[in-house]
Amino acid sequence: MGNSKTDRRIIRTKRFIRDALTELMEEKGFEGVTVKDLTKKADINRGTFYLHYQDKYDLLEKSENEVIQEVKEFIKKANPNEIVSANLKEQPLPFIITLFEYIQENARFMQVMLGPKGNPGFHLKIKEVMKTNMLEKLELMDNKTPPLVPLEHLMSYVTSAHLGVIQHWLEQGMEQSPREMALTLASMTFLGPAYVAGIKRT
Amino acid sequence: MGNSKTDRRIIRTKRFIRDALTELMEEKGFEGVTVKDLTKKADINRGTFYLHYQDKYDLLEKSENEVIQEVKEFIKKANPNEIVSANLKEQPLPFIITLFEYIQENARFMQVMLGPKGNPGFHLKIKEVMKTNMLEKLELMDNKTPPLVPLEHLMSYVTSAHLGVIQHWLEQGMEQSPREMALTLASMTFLGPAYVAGIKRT
DNA sequence: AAGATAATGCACATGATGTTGATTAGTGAC
DNA sequence: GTCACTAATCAACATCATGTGCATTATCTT
Repeated sequence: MGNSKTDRRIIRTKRFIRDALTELMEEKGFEGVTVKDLTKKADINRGTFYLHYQDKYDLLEKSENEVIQEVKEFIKKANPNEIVSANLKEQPLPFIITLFEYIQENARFMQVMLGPKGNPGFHLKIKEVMKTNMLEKLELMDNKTPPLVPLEHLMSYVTSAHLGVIQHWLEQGMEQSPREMALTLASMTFLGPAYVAGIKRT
Repeated sequence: MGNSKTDRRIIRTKRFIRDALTELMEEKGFEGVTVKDLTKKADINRGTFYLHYQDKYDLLEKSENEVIQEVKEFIKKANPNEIVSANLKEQPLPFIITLFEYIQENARFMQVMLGPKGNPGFHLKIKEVMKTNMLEKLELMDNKTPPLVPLEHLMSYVTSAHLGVIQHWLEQGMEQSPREMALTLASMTFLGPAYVAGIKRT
C-alpha cells in the first residue's frame, strides 16, 4: 500500500529538491537558501516541499545522512589485511583511494557541504565515521605498542588532518588523482608531517 | 568630536551585544539567533542594534575578526630561534603553549565558534593564520631538504590537524594543560601519527 | 478503469526584518 | 554647570519567509 518508495512522483520530487539544494547552497550558502528558492529552482509548488520535509534543516540532514550511509558501507568493505600490509610498505591505502574516488564522483555536493558555506555538523559526522573505522582497524594490528598520547587526541589529529586535505583538494579542483592523494596522506601519517616537510632528518 | 570610540554608550552597547551573541549561539547556534533575541538578551532596543551593525552576519564577522587580530598579534611575537631549538629537542613549542592559553581564556567564545554550531568561515580564517605563520617559520629553518609532498597539502594537513585537536580539547572541557596539549601536538607532528599510535616501529 | 494519493493553488496567521521619524536621555567639551 | 551633540528609545510600517489548511487537479499503482 503506497510504500513511500514506489511512487515515481515522490522520488522525482525529492531528486529535484536535493539537486536544487546543492546548486543553491553553492550560490548563497545554506542559510541564504529559502524554501521558496528551493521550490522555485526545483519547479514545484512550495506546499509540496512540506509534504516531504519538515523544513530546510530536515532536508539538509537527510541529504547528509544519505552520503554518510554510503561512505560507511563501502568503508566497511575495506580488507583489514590489505591495510596492514600496505602500511608496512608505505603504500597508499586501497580503501583511501576508493574514498577519494567516491568523493570525486560526488564532488559538487561534497565540496559545498565541506566548504565554508557548508554545515560544520557534517564535518563531525564524517570524522566520526573515520574515527570508528580507524579504531577498529587499529585493533586488528598486531605490531602494536601503547600510544604515546591520548588516543582521543590522536584520532582528532588524524581525522581532522585527512578531512582538511580532502577539503583543500576539492577547493583546488581535484588536480591530483585519488591514488596520488592517498599516497600523500599515507606519507604524512606514517613518516610524520615534520619529516615530510624536510625538517628534522636525524 | 564624537570619535566613535570615545563615547561610553557605544562601547557599552557593543559589549552587551557581543556577550549576548556568545550566549545565544551556545543555546541555538548562530542561525537560530534573531536580532530580536540579541537585543532582548542585551537589554537594548532593537533599533539600537542597527545603529552599529548591518545585520547579524555583520556582527558575527566583526566579532570573529577581533579574535583573529589578537591571535595574529601574539603569534607574531613568537621567537623563531626558540622554535627551531624546541623542534630539535622535541619539546612543545612555546608559542603553541601561548596559543592554548589564549584559547583557554576565551574558551566560551572559541568553543562556540569552532564547534558544530559555529561558522565554517572562522575555521578558514584561523587556518589561514596558522599556515602563513608556519610557512614563514619554515623559511627560517636551515636544516631543510625539499618536501616530499606538495607544500599546500602539507599545510592543510597540519593546520587542520591542529585545529581539530583544539576543537576536541574544548569540547572535552580542557582537561589537559596548555603545556600538555602543546607537547601532544609536537609529538604527533614530529614523530608522526602512526609512530605515536604504536604501529610501524621499524 | 478506478481508487489512491501526490502535487497544485490559494489563503491565512505569525514572526523576523530593516527602516523611518519623533522623542528622551546620556555624554564630552568648554 | 551648561550646552550642543548624538546615542538610545519607542512606535509604526511595509516586506518577506514560514508553516499550515483545504479544495481541486493530475498522476501513479494495481
